[in-house]
Amino acid sequence: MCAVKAVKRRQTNRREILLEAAARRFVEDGYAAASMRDIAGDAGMQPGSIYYHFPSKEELLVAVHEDGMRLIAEAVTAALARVDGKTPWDRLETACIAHLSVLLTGGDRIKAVMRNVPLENHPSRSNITKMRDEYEAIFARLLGDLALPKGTDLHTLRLMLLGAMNWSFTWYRAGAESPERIARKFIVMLRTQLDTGA
Amino acid sequence: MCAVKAVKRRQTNRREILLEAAARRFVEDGYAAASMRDIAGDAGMQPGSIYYHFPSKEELLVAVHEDGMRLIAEAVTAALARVDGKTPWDRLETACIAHLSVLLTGGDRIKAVMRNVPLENHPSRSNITKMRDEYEAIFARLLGDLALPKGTDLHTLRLMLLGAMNWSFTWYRAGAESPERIARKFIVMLRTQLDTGA
DNA sequence: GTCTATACTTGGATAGAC
DNA sequence: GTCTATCCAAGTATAGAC
Repeated sequence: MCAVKAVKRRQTNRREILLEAAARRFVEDGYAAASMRDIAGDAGMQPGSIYYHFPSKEELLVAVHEDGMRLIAEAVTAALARVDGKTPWDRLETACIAHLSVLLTGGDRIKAVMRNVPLENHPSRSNITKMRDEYEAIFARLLGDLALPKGTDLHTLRLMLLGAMNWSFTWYRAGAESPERIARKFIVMLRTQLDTGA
Repeated sequence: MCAVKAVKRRQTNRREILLEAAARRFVEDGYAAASMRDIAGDAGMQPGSIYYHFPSKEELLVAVHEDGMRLIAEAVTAALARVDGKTPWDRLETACIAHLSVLLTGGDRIKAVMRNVPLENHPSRSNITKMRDEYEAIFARLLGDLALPKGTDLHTLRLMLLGAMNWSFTWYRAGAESPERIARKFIVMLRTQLDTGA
């Protein structure tokens, strides 16, 4: 039993090291320019050895993507677990702060998610779609808990808020406004009535 | 002089055909999987011939990206030219409808813009940044014309609105809600006060 | 000036040894 | 589970035709 666990851990470690190395290369060089040889070198193994863990470069990308999505979901879930008593708007704000913070200041395993999206048609894509749907359901629930004006389109609201946040990786620069402040401003913008009727 | 024009047109056409073929392959297969040989074949030439027009695959991507951005900017500018007399909110709505419509229902030369973004570090990236800044200035101006509540953060509002719209290519499906309706809903969401104080 | 033919080089992938 | 050797597809360079 101990042996089994040891072997399992060993496997996992090597796989994790590969995921980390791949994510780094994908983020730095882009998926197309990142070579399996470079990734293998960073992970301390020979190019051919990668194929014991992943059947192809594309599958490696999918694994990196899933890994990053899982980390994001865990970060947001953990943050929400800490604010259970507050108001619905507070809970939404907490989730948005966690989402933006992990997205913008997380490591390469997180950054790789937004910068390298596997193709729509790829066979292994179904699991990614499932993960994304589950993740977005968290926000759907948070929005559903708000006391919104009658007739508010929750579906559109969710797509708008998540879209605004997810796109931020294209313009965010470290040192400028913090992810937390950005998230708070997005929420304020939604809560406020911008149309003054003037 | 006629000869010069003929040669010029010939150049342009071949280049255009290449851009079209490349955009199509980039969208269909993704940048990494699209081969120069396939692109050349679609454009009716030999693989090596591409290199007379573009020095590398990456530069071809940059050219496709710039081409698409230009088409988007032209579409929005043209739409705005047609509604000069209306209210600031109407003008903003017009721009958003045009932006989303061309983005979501435009051809491959448009789709390629969102789906294949050249790397940040790439040398030829400066022109893309310049084009994007100029394009976003259009929206900055439209937002500046609105009579917004005092203290509204125009910068955040622009990033939020454009982010929500740009991200839509990840979830939009033809046949579902039209780009025009989506754009209108986004605007309504911003104009409305979502916080009922309840 | 534009394209073809062809060769060079890198890189994804596989087979079999250890 | 990893390495070595190898294959072949694909990016790229270039010489020369027209």
